[in-house]
Order: sequence, then structure tokens, then C-alpha cells
Amino acid sequence: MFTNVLRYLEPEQLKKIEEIKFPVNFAKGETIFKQGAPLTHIIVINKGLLKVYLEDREQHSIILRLIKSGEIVGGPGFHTDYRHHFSLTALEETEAFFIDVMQFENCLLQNSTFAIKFIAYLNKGHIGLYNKLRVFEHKHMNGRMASTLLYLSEQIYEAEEFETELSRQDIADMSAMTKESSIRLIKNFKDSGIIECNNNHFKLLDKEHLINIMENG
Amino acid sequence: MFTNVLRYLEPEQLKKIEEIKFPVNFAKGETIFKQGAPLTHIIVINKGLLKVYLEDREQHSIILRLIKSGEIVGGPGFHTDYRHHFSLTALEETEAFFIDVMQFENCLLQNSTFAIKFIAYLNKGHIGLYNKLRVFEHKHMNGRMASTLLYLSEQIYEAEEFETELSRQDIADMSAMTKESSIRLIKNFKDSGIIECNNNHFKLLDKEHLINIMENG
DNA sequence: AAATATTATTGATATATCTCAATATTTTTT
DNA sequence: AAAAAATATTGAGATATATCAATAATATTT
Repeated sequence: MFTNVLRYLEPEQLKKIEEIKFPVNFAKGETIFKQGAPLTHIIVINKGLLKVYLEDREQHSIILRLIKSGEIVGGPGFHTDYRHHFSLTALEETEAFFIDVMQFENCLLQNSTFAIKFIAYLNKGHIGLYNKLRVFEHKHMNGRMASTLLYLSEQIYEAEEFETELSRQDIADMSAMTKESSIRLIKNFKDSGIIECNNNHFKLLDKEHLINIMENG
Repeated sequence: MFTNVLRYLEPEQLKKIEEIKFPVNFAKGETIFKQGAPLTHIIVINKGLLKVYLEDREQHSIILRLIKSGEIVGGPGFHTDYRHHFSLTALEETEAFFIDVMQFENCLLQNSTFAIKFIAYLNKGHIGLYNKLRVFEHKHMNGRMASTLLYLSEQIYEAEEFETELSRQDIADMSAMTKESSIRLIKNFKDSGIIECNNNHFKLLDKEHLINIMENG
């Protein structure tokens, strides 16, 4: 059973989708699709963790969010230019189901209640982007880093202590700064006793403080 | 007749919408709705120019885009929390039609082809936000200012010479910088012969150069 | 027409953050 | 196990941009 927006499909539609979907596996570091490539399939993540990122000029990318198992990935190319507008890369071993985008469109056409649910899903994504914009416009790096750490803890790993596959560069790309700055800020937070951190093991010690930094720092 | 996504409605639906819509006028500077307020109506701009902006902490706002006559404004609160996630303020004398959001929802439910068109419209907005994020992540102010001037010329005023109601603060809020910086950059562009500018009158003299600055500067 | 408020402009200074470069550590390949 | 590659760390220095403050110009109110 799907835990994403597909759960609102009618049983026959769901059956059809189950029939046509096919699995593809990705190793850590492999790319599911690249920004600019044609959008031919909707993707449902069955297992794994991935990063959604915008590729700016060479050397620079912006990580918009991470995707966990259960989530669905479409993209704004749907019914516009049918291209991908971001790239999607596995951070861990990942299993994904591919669903033909035309079959997905049929579901929307045949079931306007589902279409409304899909619109709601798109709107949630839109709200997420507004928040990302707001965070990125924070003048201070501290606030952006605090926001990233809280995001990882609350939204992704759902624990105050976690082990991540993200590199320092990834954390920097999530926080709109250079990798050197991300390293220095993590060190500062550590020295201030707000977090513990050894390599890829993080523990948030003072969430109140982090929230305060995110909002005011 | 509507020039926005509403033109895809069936004739009877269109008639219904025409019946229930009602006009409201706004003077320059007046706010149509505020971020956080309940979303009760979809709005169609009949005449005028408006700014869509995120209110960050006090003193700081981010202008996402401008809205011209003919355009429709919904917002991602639809079918999520039914709140406005941005504020909308008139830059010029504006006439807007208000359409009850529940009637709009009925249109989507009764007409899945329309729902698909609406999804396409939402996706175009999503692509626009990605571009905004990319521009804001430009490290150099020059590139952000060039991008704003090109946006005003190409997307809004559709001319290389234009008179704007935007203040220097507005231009700064569109370009992710302080008003002092926006003033200094406009002066620099003027001194370099890339633009002409007297108060609110702008003329782009060297678009090639501006595009180059936007992409590489 | 004068007074007030708002917006625009300019300059000096402070500082946050990037860049570059060197070294250390970890991971991958041979 | 050694070599190579990739990633992480630290420091010094450069610089883009914000902040603050003072003045000028424009718009609004009285």
C-alpha cells in the first residue's frame, strides 16, 4: 500500500498502477534523474534516502530537500515542458518504483477527487519552497545551519541523535554556504555545547537553543 | 473573458463563476490580503499591478513576483491550511474580482480537464520559484539586480523603456539586497552605460550586457 | 506656502563569509 | 598493505555587502 498521495486512488486505479509500476535499484551516489532530462515517469521511493537539488552553474548546487521511503516524486515538468527541473541522487541504497506519467495523468483525469488531493500535495511542496526561500534569505549562516540540523533531526531522521550519509558539502548545499563554513559552524555549535558531532554522527543537545538561533540568529 | 487558467472552464461553469464573482478596487499601496490571513477567495486581477511578497521577520520582505492584469492569484493555502502564505499589495490602482474558493473547488471537482490545467498552472509557478531560488543564491548582487531589471523589462512592462511605481526598497526586495545597495548598483549600471535611469524611469541600453551579468556576474 | 513625513542618496566603517592554500583524515583502489 | 583519491579541517587574507549616519530630494499634509 502507498503511504503517499496515491492512497487516494480508487481500488481499480490502484490495481492498474500496481500492475504497471516497476522497481529500479540505486546504489549510494547514483542519480535517478538529472535536471533537464525528460520527465517520463513518476517515482515512488520504497526504500532509501535521496537528495533533491538544483544544479546551478558548475560547482554549485542547492539541495531543496531530502526524500524518504514512501514519498512520491513528480516534478513541475508535469504538464508544462515534461522535463525534470531538479536532479535526484541516492544518499543511501535506494529502491524506487517507476510509474508511467501518462498512466498517472489518466488517474487524474478519471478521478477529480484524486486530482484535488494531488493539488493539495503540490501546494504543500509550494509552502515548503517558501520556507526554504525564507531560510536562505537569513542573513546569518548560524540560522541557516540551525535550520538544517533541525530539519534533519525532525523531518528526516526523526530522532535527536542520528548518523547521516550527507557529506559536509551536502550540509553546506542545504544551508546555502561553502563546505568550509559548514565545517566551522558545526565546530562552533559543538564547542558551544549545542550539539555533539563526530564525523557523521550528530546529536542535538540543546534544541531550544537551536530553534532560537534559527529564528533570531 | 478570462485570459488565465479559468478560460479552460466549461461554458456553464464559466457562467456560474461570472455570476458569483464580485469586484473590489484598491488604491496604490493598499493590501489585498496579508500573509497568515484566511484564504476565502481566489482573485483575478482585472486592472493594475501588484507585488507578491513573503514577510520575513519585521523590516524584511522578499518580493516573489509581480502580478499584472489578467492573472489569477490563488495560493498554496488551497486545500492545505486555507491560509495565505504571502501578502499581496497594489503598486498601482487595481481592480480585482473575488471568486469564492468553494465555487472554484467545485469547478475542479466537476471538470478534471480543468483540474489538469490548474495543475499545469501550479507547476509553472513552481518552476518560477526554482528560478527565484537560483537567482537569490547568486553570490553577486550585480547578477541579482540584472535579473530584476530584465524581469521588469521582459515579463512586466514588456518594453526596454519603462516607468515604474516600484520604490528602491521594492527593487531591493526583489533582488535580495538592502535599498542602499540597490541604489548603488543602479547608479553603477547607469555610469557603465548599461541602463538609463531618472527616478522611476528606466531604459535598458545594453541588454546583452545585462544578460551576461545575470548569468556570469 | 510652510511644515512634516517619506523616500532616495552618499560616504565611512564594520563584519560576515568566501577564497585560496596547506595539511589531515578517511575511503577506495590497486 | 600500500598507493591513490576523495573528503574534511584549519588558518590567513581578501572582499562583497550590510550597517549606520548624515544629507538631499520628493511627496504629503496642514
